[in-house]
Amino acid sequence: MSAVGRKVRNTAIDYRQVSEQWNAEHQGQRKPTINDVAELAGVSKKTVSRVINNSPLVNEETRDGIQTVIQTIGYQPDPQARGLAFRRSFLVGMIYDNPNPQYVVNMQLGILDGLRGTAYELVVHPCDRDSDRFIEDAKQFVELQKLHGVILTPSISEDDRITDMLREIGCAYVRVASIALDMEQRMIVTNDRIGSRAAARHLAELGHRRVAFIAGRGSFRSAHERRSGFEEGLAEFGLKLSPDYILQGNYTFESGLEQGAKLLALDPPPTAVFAANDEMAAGVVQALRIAGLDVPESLSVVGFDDFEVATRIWPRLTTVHSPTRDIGRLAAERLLQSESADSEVSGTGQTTPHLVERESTASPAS
Amino acid sequence: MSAVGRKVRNTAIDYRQVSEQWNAEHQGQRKPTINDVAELAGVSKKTVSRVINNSPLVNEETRDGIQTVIQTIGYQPDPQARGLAFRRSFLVGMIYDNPNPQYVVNMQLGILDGLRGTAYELVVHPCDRDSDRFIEDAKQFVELQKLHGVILTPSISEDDRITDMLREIGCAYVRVASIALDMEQRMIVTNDRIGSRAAARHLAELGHRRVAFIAGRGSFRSAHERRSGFEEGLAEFGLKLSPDYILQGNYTFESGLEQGAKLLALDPPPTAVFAANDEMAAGVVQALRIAGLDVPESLSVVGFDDFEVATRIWPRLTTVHSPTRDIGRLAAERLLQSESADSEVSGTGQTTPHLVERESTASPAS
DNA sequence: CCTGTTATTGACACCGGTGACAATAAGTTT
DNA sequence: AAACTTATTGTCACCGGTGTCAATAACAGG
Repeated sequence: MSAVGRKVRNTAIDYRQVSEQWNAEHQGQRKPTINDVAELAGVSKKTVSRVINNSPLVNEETRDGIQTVIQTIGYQPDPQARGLAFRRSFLVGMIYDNPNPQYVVNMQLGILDGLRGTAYELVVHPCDRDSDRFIEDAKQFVELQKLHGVILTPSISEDDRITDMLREIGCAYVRVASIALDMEQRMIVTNDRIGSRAAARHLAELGHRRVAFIAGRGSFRSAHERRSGFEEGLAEFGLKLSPDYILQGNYTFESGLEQGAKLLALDPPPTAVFAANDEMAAGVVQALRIAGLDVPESLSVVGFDDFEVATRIWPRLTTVHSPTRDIGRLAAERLLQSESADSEVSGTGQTTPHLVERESTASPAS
Repeated sequence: MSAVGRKVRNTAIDYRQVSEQWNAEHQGQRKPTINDVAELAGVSKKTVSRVINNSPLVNEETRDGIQTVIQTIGYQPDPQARGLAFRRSFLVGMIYDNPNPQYVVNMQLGILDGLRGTAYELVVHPCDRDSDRFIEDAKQFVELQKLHGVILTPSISEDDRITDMLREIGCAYVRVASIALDMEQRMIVTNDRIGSRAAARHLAELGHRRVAFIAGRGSFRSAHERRSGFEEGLAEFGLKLSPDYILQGNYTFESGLEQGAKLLALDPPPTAVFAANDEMAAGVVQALRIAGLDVPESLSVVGFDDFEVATRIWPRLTTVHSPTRDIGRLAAERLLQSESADSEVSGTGQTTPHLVERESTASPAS
């Protein structure tokens, strides 16, 4: 290994030393760029670019040297410049319309969990599904920011208009929903049905026979899933949900309050009720409270979601816990997967909720 | 006005027609760039750039023509390219550690309100103030994304380490806090003190004389403000907060539960209590409920924040409402102001909370 | 030794904008 | 009329990366 060959790289470069000298000279005056790295390593910027992008077309020694320089001077590629060249950004969007703050925040935290350690950042984009410009708005947002991809959460994730638009402009996406609405690599399924089944079993096992259900907003997939799951669970015990005992709510606390009041007027009254979410369950509890009745003595109440409200009211709600944060993480991971070479989607893309027993349920007084 | 002059612009260009033809030819195949606009308008891209950036150095007719082209072909400057040239991005960061989902979401909505119609987008960055890497993390985030600016909310907004870091790297910021901690153009003040005063007045006017206070986490500015304001309000009625009646909470529901229990053991018991936030107030209500006592009959309870929990529990909380969303909007507006020429900061930068009376307060029994 | 192949690297243009400064034309001054 | 201003516009390099394709060297085969 002669060190004199014309085109032979000077194998004697001490990358670390060279880089440390650079550090000393520039004392963090400016962030190093790819050009600095190239110069220090004695290669072209294109080669550095190859290293950054894990190209296999780089000699191992060269790669090591460049990596040493990168480490030492603390070089980080500029996402903006990279994005400009790639014609896309390193931003992930979360487009949502779910009004529940806890859901939103947990989902954000989960997505950020999934993004941690990557070059991606999260841009949030709440929207109003009822607005006639919302598709246009979203398109504008995605195109202008050249988003790497977006994560859609209920209920907007159930709207094909938005996914059609995204496919049309070639933007990757992952939908979070209670049933599989799309190809596997584009879905994270929350399996509300299984959770609701557990709620039904719990009530049946406590001995309830006259059981009511307060449905969620009909236009939401989860409303159907939660109802179906509940009916399935009851069926396992030979119980049927009588039509009289099915009340229509819309997922709000107020609707729970209303339907809770109606519940009390039923004859014979149910001994238990499953509300399709905690907000409505809390409404039912408050309705009883206003009527001077106690939960669970007069009525057992089960919710769904296990949001904060479930533990803030008294009695605390027995409810179905859904791992929102994990769901967010899975969604982000799946979104980033779509770019990596592993054509196979890893992980199940399914999450399973579970029942949390608290004080709002008990055996019927009989 | 000869149309033959050598360097005279062809005044006969019909910008609209030319642009519509472009539209027809390209049928949305790709987004138009500044080069397209320049070509269609028959000017250099630099001149288009001037129009985009509202430079006064452009002839009015030229500007109109370019604007027509821009309108017609729907050109929008690429934020990434612009950012690269400007050495900064069109992203605003929200750095926060407040764990309350409703606060976070409302703040985000408010910031987005303030950003609407601008080229800016919001990137969220929750963090852990106790982590020893959190400053470093934040710095990394801000520098890598070259953020236009960041909005800091409590309690992290009270931490000078982060603002020092931001000033050092030359990043604009706006702090949201309960008192003025910084220069006017960098502050939005929430005036918790005034809100707490209102809470005190309310209780005093109802006839309460033995009044207790559950303090928030001592390291939060708001905890001091809320306490001081409350004491000031009481003082207006010649009342003093006895040391025995000051209990130390930490803003969590659990601490409210604990301190609520302690409250009951006081002799003589207070007839009313002001908890420094709704979570603790809800805890107090639950503590009474567990002890078999009624609110407000046994004890009037006032909270602070007017988050959802205030209306989900029974009785619903009398509390102090803070306009979180407006605060977010103001913060965003102030952040963007700092760049515009108007050296004077407009708007007050102050928001005032107000009392919302509900069922958790009443005159004392006696 | 000549030629084809593979491995590695670099040159150069380009992504879509902006900054610095020069160039041009028209109007003003002397 | 020459020289100076002012208003307006363009040229060219650059921001910090990547894509395309050519160049080079080392190696294998004939």
